[in-house]
Amino acid sequence: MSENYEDSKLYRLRHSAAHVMAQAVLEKFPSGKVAIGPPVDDGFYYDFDLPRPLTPEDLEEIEARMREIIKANEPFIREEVSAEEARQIFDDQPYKIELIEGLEDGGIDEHGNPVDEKPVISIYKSDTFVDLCRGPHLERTGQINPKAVKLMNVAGAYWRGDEHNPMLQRIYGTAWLSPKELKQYLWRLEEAKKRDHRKLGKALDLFSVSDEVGSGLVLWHPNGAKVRFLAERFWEDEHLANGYEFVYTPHIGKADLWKTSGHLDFFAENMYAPIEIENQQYYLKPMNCPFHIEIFKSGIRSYRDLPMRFAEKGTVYRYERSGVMHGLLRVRGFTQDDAHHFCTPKQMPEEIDFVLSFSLHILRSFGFNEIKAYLSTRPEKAAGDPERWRDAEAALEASLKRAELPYELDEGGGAFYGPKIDLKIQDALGREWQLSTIQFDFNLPERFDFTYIDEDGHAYQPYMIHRALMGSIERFFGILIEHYGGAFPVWLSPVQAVIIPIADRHVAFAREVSKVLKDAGLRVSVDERSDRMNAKIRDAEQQKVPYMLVVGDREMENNQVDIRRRSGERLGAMLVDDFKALALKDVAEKVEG
RNA sequence: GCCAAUGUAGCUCAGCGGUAGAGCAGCCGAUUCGUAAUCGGCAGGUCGUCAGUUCGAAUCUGACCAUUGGCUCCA
Repeated sequence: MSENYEDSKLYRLRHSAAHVMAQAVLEKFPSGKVAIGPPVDDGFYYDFDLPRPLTPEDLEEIEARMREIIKANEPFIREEVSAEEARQIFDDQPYKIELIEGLEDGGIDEHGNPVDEKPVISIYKSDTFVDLCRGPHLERTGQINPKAVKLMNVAGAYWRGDEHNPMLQRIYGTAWLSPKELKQYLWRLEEAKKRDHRKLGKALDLFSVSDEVGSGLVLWHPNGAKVRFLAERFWEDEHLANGYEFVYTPHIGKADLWKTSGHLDFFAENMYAPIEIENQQYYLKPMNCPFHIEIFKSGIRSYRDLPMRFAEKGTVYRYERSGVMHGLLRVRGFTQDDAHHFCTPKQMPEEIDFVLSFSLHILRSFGFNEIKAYLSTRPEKAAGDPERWRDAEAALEASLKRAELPYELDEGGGAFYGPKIDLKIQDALGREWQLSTIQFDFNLPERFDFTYIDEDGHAYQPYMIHRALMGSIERFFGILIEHYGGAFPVWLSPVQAVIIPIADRHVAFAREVSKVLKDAGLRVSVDERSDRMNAKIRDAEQQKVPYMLVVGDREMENNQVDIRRRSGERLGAMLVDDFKALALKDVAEKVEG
């Protein structure tokens, strides 16, 4: 998204297309009420309150009518009106009246947020449609290319985005300068579907979610579990090499624990109902922090012990509303690669530096190089002393600067217990996903009242940092699948090479090759089926196996394998030992492709 | 949770009032082949679940469950 999207012709075009659509809808439903209809990233939408639900056939009709309106080449005419005049123009449009009142009351925009400048009320007329609108628009409907507009789908949307308000029908459309760009956009959507982790999860037999088990509860199949195992092993090695200590904690804890932590006050609606036994209530854990704190509290801690870094791949359960689950990216049971750092105030800047650069190192190791950072600061309602907030925010910001990481400020976007840095990554199609989070916590040290003994012999409260790098391993895996389109780098591939004997007489040799490679620690299999070589290649390609090793008479004679990459590239015949060296190098260097 | 759509064999889908079909995958057999699908045969389904309407329901109705696209929420 370019920064001046709002000044672009594309923006005006989409905004204008939204008006044309609204006109077509109102012609079809004269009693319909209109809400708002702005341009969005790849198109536009308009929200309506209509007498009945829209059908796909309605959309076709509306789209056809839009083309007629475009061909009529009606001008868009802007007028400025007083609030009183506006009220008269829109007297049968309650949502517009509400908007007018917002403008009149000293500036509230269409989303209900206050705006600074004194608003001018403007309307735009085009043909039979009049809309309360700040613009801007094209000069005429004819400037929209009728072949570059398409209505995409209908969705429910609450008026002003508030679930207490009535639900409207939102029609999403897309519009481009040329039919070619529309075609490209639709092609991009098709490509995105091919990379969808849910589709690839099935095709590559990576994971599933079973109705019998429950919604949002992931089953990792052998192939997916292999990738996870390899990712976790790397994660473990890196943590051990970087001053972390591993801990393990249970899945449930007593109600009092969650009362102390504040979860029952602030997080209860995301928690599963308690399990009662021997008159005690136990809750399934939605987070790991209280357990790690109890470990910290289990002994007297000296400043000499700090910083302490407790890490755990902790499986947590959170109740998510039924409509929000999404493949691996939003689930009810997931494993966080969690850690809690305890340090002195003096150590804090260095600790932040460390955890930020460690996060980046981990993400980059998985091929994520386009990383976007967000710094979220103190919200209105916040626990802890404002001075400590300022320190912590400054430390986070300084760290981002030292890491030379571009970041955006999310003013007031911190958690109630502390400011944070979130790292988001883009997949190949430009969608942004949050993985890592580095959060300060001023709340739990107070609530659990834990301390360390400083040089002067007195007890002080340590600073506490929560962090998750992959975030949730489920989500991380989902994004990893989409990032690579299922073609994992060699070091992560469940099967790294398939050996393809051309005829049965080559099977024995194929097995020998397999043994040599397996002994070297490579994951290989032999396709011994009596199918033709071409069929075996096709299957291996579809399973996105990095290397296909064809063995026939020639190879058998020379102790070679003929190598084909999943990209289709042919490397030709190579000694078995040379291939072994090549593959091991790929693994060691985490080569992609 | 809300709005809408969808749910038929392992997968992708057709059938839409007269008791279930294809391709791929699977199994069996034949084939032994040089860089993206060899041929033939066999087997496979309480048509999401539970009610209801009907002489008769995969097909119509309702409730529930799940999925998809949004909204809200979360991060």
